[in-house]
Amino acid sequence: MKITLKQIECFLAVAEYGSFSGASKRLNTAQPALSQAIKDLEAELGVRLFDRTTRRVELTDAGREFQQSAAKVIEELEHAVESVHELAERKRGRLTVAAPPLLAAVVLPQAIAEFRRRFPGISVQIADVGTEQIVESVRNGKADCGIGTFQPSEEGIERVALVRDSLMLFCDEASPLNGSEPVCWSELADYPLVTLTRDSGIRLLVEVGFESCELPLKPAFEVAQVTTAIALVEAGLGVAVLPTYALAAARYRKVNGRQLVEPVISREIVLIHASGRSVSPAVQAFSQVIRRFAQQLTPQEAR
Amino acid sequence: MKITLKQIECFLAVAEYGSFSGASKRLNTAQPALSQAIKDLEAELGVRLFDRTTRRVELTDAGREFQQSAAKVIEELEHAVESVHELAERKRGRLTVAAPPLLAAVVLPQAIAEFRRRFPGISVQIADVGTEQIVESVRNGKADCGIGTFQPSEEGIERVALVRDSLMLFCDEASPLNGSEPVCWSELADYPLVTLTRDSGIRLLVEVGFESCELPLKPAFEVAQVTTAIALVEAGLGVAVLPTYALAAARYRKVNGRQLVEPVISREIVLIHASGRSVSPAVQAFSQVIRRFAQQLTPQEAR
DNA sequence: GCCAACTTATCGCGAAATGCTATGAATTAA
DNA sequence: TTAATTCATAGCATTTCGCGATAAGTTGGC
Repeated sequence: MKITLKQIECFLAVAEYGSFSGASKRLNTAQPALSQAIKDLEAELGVRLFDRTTRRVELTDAGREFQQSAAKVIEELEHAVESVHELAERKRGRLTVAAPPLLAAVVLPQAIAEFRRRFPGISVQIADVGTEQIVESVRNGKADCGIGTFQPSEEGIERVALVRDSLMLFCDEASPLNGSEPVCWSELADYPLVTLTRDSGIRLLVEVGFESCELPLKPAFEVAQVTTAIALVEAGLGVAVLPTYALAAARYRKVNGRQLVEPVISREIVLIHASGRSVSPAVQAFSQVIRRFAQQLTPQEAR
Repeated sequence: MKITLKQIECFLAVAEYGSFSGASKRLNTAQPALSQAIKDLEAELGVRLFDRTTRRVELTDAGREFQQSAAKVIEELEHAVESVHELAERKRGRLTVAAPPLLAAVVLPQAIAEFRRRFPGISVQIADVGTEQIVESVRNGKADCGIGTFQPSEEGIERVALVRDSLMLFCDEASPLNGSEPVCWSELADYPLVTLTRDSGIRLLVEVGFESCELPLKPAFEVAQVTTAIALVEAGLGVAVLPTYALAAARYRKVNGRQLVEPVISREIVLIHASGRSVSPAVQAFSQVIRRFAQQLTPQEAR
């Protein structure tokens, strides 16, 4: 036989109450069950825990000692359960979000702020890494989830659509392209182009756009960071095709965004998480918050 | 439903082993039982503890956290059980023995020494108090047991006979009573008598002895402590009637003990413990040791 | 790309335990 | 002495538990 928690709880109740029948009422159980439980527990421990006549019940020395330890054990167990419950109820937790630098800079901060308002106990960490590393981080568990644009074919990765984002033209205020009308891809032929380096997903889409107009893509500048590209555009060194949400990074800078059509090229920004792993309560909550937030953020510019 | 220790043990085994089927072998249980236990535990906690495919089992964040606490809880419980086992096996414990000063001085030290040799883990405390307080101490639990001579009629007190002890005459070496033959009570008439005060049980027996010879009891000195009485005898101020075991206190002093007959007055030295209370393992052990020790100590002089 | 092997989940059944009611035994208080 | 209270025991119905069999799903090899 083996000790059970129920036995220990019965023991503590009897010890505290000083009576079997009294404790049985409190435990909502019949008194014989208590007698049995204590008997079994004593047999297991090899010591008598109570001195009991039909009239008085009091702890033996061994019982007193066991009461101390048992109470501590029960309390700790309850604390452990409570802790896990807190995780489940999102009162507490940890969340690591992997995102490319631009998203990490212009979308995440506000989304996280909203998230922390709703779940103050969950601490959020950002891993601002390259797109390739995002998938890898999520796969190996370094990040709980990631946002960005990814191939749909990734293995072991679950996708949750957040928002569609169209490519947009960014030009300086003095540029002839700056106006109120949408710009066509074909109009870009005569302007020096600032692009991202070839490992960027955006670069690929830009290439698609140029191909659709049968224009050759001859970048004047190739940079890794979107913010760098915007700075170059601001300096009048060229125009850039960037995601709509780069607008947020261009705010307060002398750069304007123009709709870019024929074709409209859009890509889906998704939240990813490992499909094998269970979706932690924190990730579930974050997924909802960022989806609502992303849709509020960009609908008028993105569509 | 409620969490059980079995569930926790199953959880820890699976967590450590990283596999249900592997853990099931180690726990000597079938794999479906494990699946069920973990499922129930997860339902109770409201969180998934493992990410499991049919091929891999690994802890979730919540699972990792719960593993920490659960392991600590189990370890502490096992420690508590172990502690109580030690009490039961007399590897550890506490024992308070109440005894009148003389017994505490001349019998207990050696008995306790022997006891501690056999049960090194049990700490022994002596409460050297008056005879009246001994019964009271045992009754209210301040002492686990007591030794001495007590009325058989004491309520709520269990008696275990240790040894019979006869009254003995103590005289200085120059006394005419000093010789090799037993002394009769009637011979005491002509000598100044050192007695204990009236609250002593020995004093009562001395009175009985004098009455049996129809001699008047006219103490020359009345003292509370046996050792004081022996000192007075040694100084040649009188003779004293004391228990045989007072011989041990008279060793190395110029006082001799003589058998005292017509009548031989003996009294039973008993060990007492509270009858309501359970006899703790330590008291059981001590009872045996002191009984054997007492019988070895005094048979030739006492009988 | 399909098959074989391995692992976990589910199902059904039999055995064990659990807990309750009724009853007994013992002690206290009136 | 009796009545009342309290813990222990017995018998019984119910629930739970754990096992075997089987299903479902994933991985790795061919």
